[in-house]
Amino acid sequence: MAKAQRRKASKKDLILQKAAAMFREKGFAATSMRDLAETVGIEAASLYNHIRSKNEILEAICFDVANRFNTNIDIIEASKQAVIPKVETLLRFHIRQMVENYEEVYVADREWKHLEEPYLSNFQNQRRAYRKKFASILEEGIQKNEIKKIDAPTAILIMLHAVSGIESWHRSKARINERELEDNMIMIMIDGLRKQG
Amino acid sequence: MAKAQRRKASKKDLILQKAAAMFREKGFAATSMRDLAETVGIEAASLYNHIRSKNEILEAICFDVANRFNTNIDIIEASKQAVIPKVETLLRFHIRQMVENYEEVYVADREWKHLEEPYLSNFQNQRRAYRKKFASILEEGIQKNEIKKIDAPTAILIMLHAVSGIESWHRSKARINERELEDNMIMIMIDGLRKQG
DNA sequence: CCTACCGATCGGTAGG
DNA sequence: CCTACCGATCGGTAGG
Repeated sequence: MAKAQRRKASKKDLILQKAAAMFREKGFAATSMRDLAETVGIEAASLYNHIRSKNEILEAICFDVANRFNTNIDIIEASKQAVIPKVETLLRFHIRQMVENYEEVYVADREWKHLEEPYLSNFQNQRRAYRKKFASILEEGIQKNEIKKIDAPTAILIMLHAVSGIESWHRSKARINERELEDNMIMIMIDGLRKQG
Repeated sequence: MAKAQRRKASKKDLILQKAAAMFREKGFAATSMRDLAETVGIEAASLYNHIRSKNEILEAICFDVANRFNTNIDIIEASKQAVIPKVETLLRFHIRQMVENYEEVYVADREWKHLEEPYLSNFQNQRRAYRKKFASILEEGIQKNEIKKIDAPTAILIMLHAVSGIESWHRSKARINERELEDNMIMIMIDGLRKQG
């Protein structure tokens, strides 16, 4: 619609964006290339001038999200904060990604199992590595007595999945504002970790 | 294999059980009736002597799970416990269902969007009603000063999704035992709610 | 419970 | 970017 497309990637970006919305709503397997084409406003065959296959779309979404989270945790890991602020920063990043980038993040979280090899293994490895980094932050906090004695993998499981529950907030009618949501979540989860509450 | 089938429902039960396992692993849409038939050990056409359609299988799974949770929350609501023990009982029920009844509960939680009307609306209404009951327990706790001032729907969103994260525990290699998992989760989540931690 | 089969739809390609 | 089309696979039925 604008006078000029900033880069020639623009139509492909539109396809990826619409695909993320549809994969989120119906699931990857239940979304057909004809559905997607109609949403984009072209014929199904024309999609293949911009993407190579249905699976390539999923790959683009999943690895784009993974890269963003990986970059972020590396920055936080390297920072000189105490453990609780580190965890808080990490959680706020997760919450904001889920709020602002809802469709993509949700798809990467729930639909990655439809990736094909070698992408599937690659993605799973990145996930595992991410959780390990997160766990080692928590374990540092436990050692330093900043965090109560809990099983770190269990705490991570709770926190990561709790955040992904923002999908229900997104679809809720009478929802509180974003800042309130974030602060409530942080308060509940951080107090669940802290040593003397 | 046993000398007698206790009831004639037995083969249908096998189909439902195998279907739950496959829907969990691959998703509803990506599981074909031929895949399912092979797992059960019969031809695809023979499935239809026991079930009416693919969607009927999903309905059976989803509403079976919903009924169990609804029955439980009604019992807890009617009990005379204080709020924190009520919430703890509720959470322990969720955790145990997720541990012991993994496949079915997971499918009801993640694949219900593939239900068809009128089952889809029915299921969504039951979900909403369940969350409302849970929220009113929390709100009672906030009023009585047993629980800190938080947004109840947000707290519920956190807790319900945290529990559903037990899927990763299930698939984990080096996993802690069930009792430890349950106690860790309860400790983190209940302390996140409690007034002075 | 099986063989044989239906119409519909799928992801994707040829060729322009 | 479209028309025309491919082979494969889908959920499900007929008939025994």
